[in-house]
Amino acid sequence: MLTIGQLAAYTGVTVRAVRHYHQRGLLAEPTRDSSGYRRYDGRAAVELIRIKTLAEAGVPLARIRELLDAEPGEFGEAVTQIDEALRKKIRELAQHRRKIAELAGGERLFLPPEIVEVLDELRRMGVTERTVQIERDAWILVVAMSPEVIPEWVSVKRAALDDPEFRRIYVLGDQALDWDPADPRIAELADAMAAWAASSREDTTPVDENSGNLAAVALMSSHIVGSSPSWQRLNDLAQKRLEELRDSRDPA
Amino acid sequence: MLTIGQLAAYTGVTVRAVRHYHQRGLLAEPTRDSSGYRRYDGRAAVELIRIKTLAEAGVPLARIRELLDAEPGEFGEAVTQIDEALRKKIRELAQHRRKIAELAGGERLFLPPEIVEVLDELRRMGVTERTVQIERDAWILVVAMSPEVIPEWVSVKRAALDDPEFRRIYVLGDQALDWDPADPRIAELADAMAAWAASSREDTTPVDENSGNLAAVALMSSHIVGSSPSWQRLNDLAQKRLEELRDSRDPA
DNA sequence: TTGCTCCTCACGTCACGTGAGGTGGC
DNA sequence: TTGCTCCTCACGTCACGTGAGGTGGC
Repeated sequence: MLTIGQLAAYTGVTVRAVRHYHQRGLLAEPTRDSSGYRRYDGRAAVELIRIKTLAEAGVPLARIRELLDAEPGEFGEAVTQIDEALRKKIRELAQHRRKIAELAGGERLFLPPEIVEVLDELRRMGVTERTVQIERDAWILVVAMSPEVIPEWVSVKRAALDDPEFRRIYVLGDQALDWDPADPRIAELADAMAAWAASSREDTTPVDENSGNLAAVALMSSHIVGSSPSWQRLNDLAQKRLEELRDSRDPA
Repeated sequence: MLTIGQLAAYTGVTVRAVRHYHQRGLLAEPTRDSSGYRRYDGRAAVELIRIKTLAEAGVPLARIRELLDAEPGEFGEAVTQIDEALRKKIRELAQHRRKIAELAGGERLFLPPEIVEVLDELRRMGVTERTVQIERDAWILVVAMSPEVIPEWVSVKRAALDDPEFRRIYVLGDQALDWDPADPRIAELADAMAAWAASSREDTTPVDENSGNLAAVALMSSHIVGSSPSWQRLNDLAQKRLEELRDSRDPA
């Protein structure tokens, strides 16, 4: 007859696990010898390996007892389910392998592909990584808060990126991160931004159709503006200039 | 800015998990708004997805912080390790699938293949499943207690199974399970067993070379003998008869 | 006699889950 | 005002791991 240690070694589980299975009522307590030691026979080993096989496959201990006591038909059904769960787990792990591999690299992990493409386009324009990341973080906020506006926002952004003047302004804006807030080029750039905004107003859909949009617009711009003092100044000046342009066009 | 619920929804983790990561120092606590609510920016979302990706890959939370703070080289090395661990896990799960599939069926799960073959040979001889299982459980005890004797025992068993007389005796022994302990055929069978044992003694290696063996022999026979009253009687008679045979051959 | 195995509590671990009791935003 | 979200404790869960303190077998 086997001691608990021999049983554990044979079946490849720990002694503690065997005791645990006794406690949970999974494995019947065997008879004791004169010293109070548990003594096991071959049938206990067979049963324990069954328990181990199911437990390792991820079956909760609470379900294993009923499974082992089930009819062959019911048992076979359960085995099919367990196998399906294992296959699912394997697929998930394969997926995790892919995601881990992407960890070092890009934002495919964080954003929908159409936005990733917009960011890649910015990189092709020569925009520095710091600005791309500010833009990326802004998109993350918008996707998280108002995912429904994404298709429209992306198409507006794409249209803008088709305009050479917008591209020129964007690249300059990127470089402005290094400028002193008092740099005269900032005022110049602000004028160009305001002019572009005023002209493009006509042929792009207004984005402030609902309050969700408004909040998202406010959020995104505050995020971007908050990234640097020179951008803050740039925004203030452009805003002022845009109002002047409006007033001159539509006098109250 | 995102609330904890929006952040959780965006990254696909639970709100509780986000708080847990704060507690563990994995994710920096963000600023609070006027109501004491946590408010997150895009960078927090990026960081949380990194944490989630590593955590789902099985990296202990205690290691994730140091990993994310590590140099690119060190990080890449760790990623390689994690990927290897994931591949190992996948292999294990595939192995579990195979074992689960065998659960309903045979003893390949419980015994080394050479013993499985011996059991299959018994079945081909027409031995009933109840006896095969008694034999199987006996082998399990021996493998668990004295794995070193297995090669020799298997070869002795195989040699015996090559002898038609042994096969005849074994099949009768199987049928004896149904006999009354007083059945006259039991004495007859016991004589045949003793005769076979006496004759085979000469050309098979003695199995009692050491105490480990002796214990295993005692164990195996007591297990088998204890399986039924008719076998008990069979064994008693055969033992007595064997002694008589010995005494008549080697008189003291 | 020493070292190894066995015994029974019983607390610890890991990554959160789940109320408990209370407050803020729409 | 109601329902949903947020807040902080703090205990619960799952499958054991890990001593703590003691005894039996070789």
